[in-house]
Amino acid sequence: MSEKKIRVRFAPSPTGYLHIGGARTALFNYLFAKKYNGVFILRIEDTDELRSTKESMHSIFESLKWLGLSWDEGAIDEEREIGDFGPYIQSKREALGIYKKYAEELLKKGMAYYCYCTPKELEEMRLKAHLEKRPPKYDGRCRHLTQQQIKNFELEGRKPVIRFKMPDDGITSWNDLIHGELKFENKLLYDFIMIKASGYPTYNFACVVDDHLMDITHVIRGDDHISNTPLQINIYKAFGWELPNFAHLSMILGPDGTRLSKRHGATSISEYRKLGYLPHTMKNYLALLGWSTKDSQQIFEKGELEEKFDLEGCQKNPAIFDPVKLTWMNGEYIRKMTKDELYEASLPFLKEAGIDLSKASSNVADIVAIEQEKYKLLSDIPKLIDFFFTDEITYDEISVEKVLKKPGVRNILSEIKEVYEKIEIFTEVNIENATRQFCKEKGYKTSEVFHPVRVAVSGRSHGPTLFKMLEYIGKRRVLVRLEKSISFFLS
RNA sequence: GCCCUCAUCGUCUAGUGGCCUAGGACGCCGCCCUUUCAAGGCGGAAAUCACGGGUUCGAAUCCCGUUGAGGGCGCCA
Repeated sequence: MSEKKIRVRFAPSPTGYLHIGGARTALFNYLFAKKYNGVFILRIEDTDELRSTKESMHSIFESLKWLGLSWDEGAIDEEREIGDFGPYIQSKREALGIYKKYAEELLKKGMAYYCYCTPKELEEMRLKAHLEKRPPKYDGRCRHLTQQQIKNFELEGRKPVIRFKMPDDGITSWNDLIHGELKFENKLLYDFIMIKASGYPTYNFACVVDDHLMDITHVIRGDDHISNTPLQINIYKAFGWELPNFAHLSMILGPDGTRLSKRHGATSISEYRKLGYLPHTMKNYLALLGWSTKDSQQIFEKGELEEKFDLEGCQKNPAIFDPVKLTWMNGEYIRKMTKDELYEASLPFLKEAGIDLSKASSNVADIVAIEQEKYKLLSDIPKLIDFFFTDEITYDEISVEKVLKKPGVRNILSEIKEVYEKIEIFTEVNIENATRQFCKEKGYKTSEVFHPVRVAVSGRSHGPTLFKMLEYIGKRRVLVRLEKSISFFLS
């Protein structure tokens, strides 16, 4: 027997950048599609005429691409799309009259009606309900307007909205793939607006029409949509359409347990990119927010999430976003990179930091790789290797005080400088042999020599493995820096 | 206010009636390695399984209540 092809969608509204929460929703949809060989669709829900922007739409495309969440169907820019169920941008669908057509069908069936209430009236209604401690729901006063009343409203120039006639009793329930059986009493639901006065559809209506028309089999979204679901289900029922499966993902909260927002720091994917996180880190970390394998696996190789993801491993309770663990994970993935990958990834960050690569004392990829195990963020790279790219290094004051200004150091540096001058081929091995030989002959402890050399040559007391560092800095610069330390700090 | 959801170390989580004196990961602490800093290895502290009642020979696991947290109640999505 042929199983129905799984089709899922990520449906962001282009009113801002792609956020952590949105990216997580997109990721779970993507992984679910990959796991079951389904189709991942990107639909743009720009029915908010005031807040939707082209820029937001583009930044969402960009962030999704950066994360590697490629979609099989949907808009790829404002003009072009892929897939047979388009258009995939709701404003374009609206222009085609799709939503109006379906709204009219419900109107004809008597399951929807025109409402002439003004925003002011509605506000008063809510206020009154609040005072009387009732749920603030629309009272249905336009359900049974007479022809005369309608005529009068029209004469006044009022623009109507179309409301859905919600059943007054009964129960709406569904078997949520994450939460299990969920039910709502219909009498608590309300006659929500399907078509606004502007003619644009509202989210709850457009979403259902499109999910149906696009043959969506699984609606995977944040659990802030749980209370929208019974509203939407009643639309499906009114049309006699088959229900998709629903899966409501838990929310992601900030470190203080409240909804993730700007005050918690970076919230958009593009910011994390700029901070120096790897796309794979974001994928892996976000996957672990509300999902896990039976053995609580932490690190996933490329392609492994697509293989192991399952809705069954999804958590019902909200998860707190932990930047510390994210950063740890990024370090893990930076360490796994090949030298070439790391070099490629470092370029934009070196440029951003104003590093002049033409002044490199050795091969740039080698220099970048020398501190590979230390980077947690790509933006750490320039900070740790900048002294390979300049003739004028800056000296860390504390290191100068504690290491260089110790008695005897001047002598040691002068002597080691002579040793280094004599090394013909300035390589790690030769430098190390010569330095150790020197320590032995002069009776110095290795640390008495190694530390001052490090500070004299790099300007600080922490850094890469010493002899390789000297090789990469190069004989000329090493000698110059030793001389400078001797004459400047120790005179 | 009304409706809905959720509840295991500080955090992410494993756990679906006996294997739990509750496992893994981040973070934290200590030791080892070591020219520094990291990385790595080893070890440790850290959860009366929110609380209170049941059911059961037996409950983190099932039921009820309480509390707390989160979400929703827009001509926003």
